[in-house]
Amino acid sequence: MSDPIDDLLDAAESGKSIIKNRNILHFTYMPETILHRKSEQEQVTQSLLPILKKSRPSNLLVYGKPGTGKTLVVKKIISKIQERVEKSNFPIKLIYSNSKEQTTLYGLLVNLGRQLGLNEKELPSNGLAISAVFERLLNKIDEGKLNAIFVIDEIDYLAQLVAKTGKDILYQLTRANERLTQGSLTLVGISNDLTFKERLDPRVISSLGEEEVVFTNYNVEQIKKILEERINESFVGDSVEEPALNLIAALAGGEHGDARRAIDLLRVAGELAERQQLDRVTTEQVREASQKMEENKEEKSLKSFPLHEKLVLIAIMKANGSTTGEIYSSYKNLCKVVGKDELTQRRITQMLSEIELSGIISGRLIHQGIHGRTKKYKLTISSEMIKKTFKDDLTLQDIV
DNA sequence: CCTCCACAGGAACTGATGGCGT
DNA sequence: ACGCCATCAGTTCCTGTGGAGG
Repeated sequence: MSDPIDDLLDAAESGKSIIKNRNILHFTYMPETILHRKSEQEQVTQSLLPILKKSRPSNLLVYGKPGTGKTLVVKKIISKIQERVEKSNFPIKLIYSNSKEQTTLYGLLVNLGRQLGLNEKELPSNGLAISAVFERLLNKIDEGKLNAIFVIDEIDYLAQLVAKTGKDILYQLTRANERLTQGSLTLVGISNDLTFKERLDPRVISSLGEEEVVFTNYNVEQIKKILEERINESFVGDSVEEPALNLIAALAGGEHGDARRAIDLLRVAGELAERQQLDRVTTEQVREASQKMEENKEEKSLKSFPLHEKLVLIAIMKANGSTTGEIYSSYKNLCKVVGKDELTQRRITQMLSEIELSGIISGRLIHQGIHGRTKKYKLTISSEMIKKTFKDDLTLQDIV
């Protein structure tokens, strides 16, 4: 009797492969020839040029929609410059952080600090005052005579956090050099939102926006070109059909030219074709890939919800297209069944808006005259998906 | 034309957690 | 030991509102 796992492994090993080089099918892989960002690259390089002359460059702001390669270009150029100045006495340190991945201002600062080489002991991950954390960062830079370049991705999120807490960390970051005697700090902000600058403190704008580079969107033609180059490099000749290529470009490039999504789609479609032992990728696999990626995303976010949000989701599922009030009483019942204390309606309204943000449900405000104002929610995913995902959750399996 | 429903959603607060400086 | 700062999940209290039905 053969082991099914072994069978799979055998098949994968002996089966024909239409993908030559998988690395090229990742967005993060950007070979010289494949990058279509000549003028943007030049602009970024020029802004950072002073480093080669051992002086601090101006702060830089980079704009562009998702999947335009902003982050990649910035990182690539900085590390190139880093190589050049390695041996000189002006070593630079690249610090990258994505504000979106950090929920709090504190978290972001700690993240930056960790990359500067501050350990848990020198910089605990909670308990400190913001100003104390900031102080430690600057000290580290000064003591180490570091020339740090902070690359802050999705800096609009940081701006939001700053606005919420009333701290002017952005201002302090842009002016940090006035407090540094031996090191220096350069700020490179990356933002998806071209209008975000208008919401900033004018003092921050003047120092942060010293230089600006805008990454334009890719159009469908350019996306196709990028895909073609990747296909040439990574697939066995002629294994992606023309219509399939067009479909990928249309699916991913349609709205605002997201090259990342296009390349992901190409990779997943290629892998699917290979798994099905096909020698060509057709539109069929592209559609499948697109659907699979969608489902993966849904399942992942469903699993990551805390218990009460899951209960709320089940409540919505039980009565699809219902008002907040109905959802709430349905939720209260579920709480009784699983033996958990119920939360207030206010909290549930808030959860509903949070879930709505994640795209799992959609809500519509309706006014029913004398019957008041409410919001009707419905699932944007299939209820099977929810049942499937929650089935292995011990507390929930009885009620789904 | 006014009333009044059934919530939306803002603001301020609480209590727990964890670590600082004094 | 004690007050202070930041964060998180949740609560309390609140003001606001489009339009059916009188």
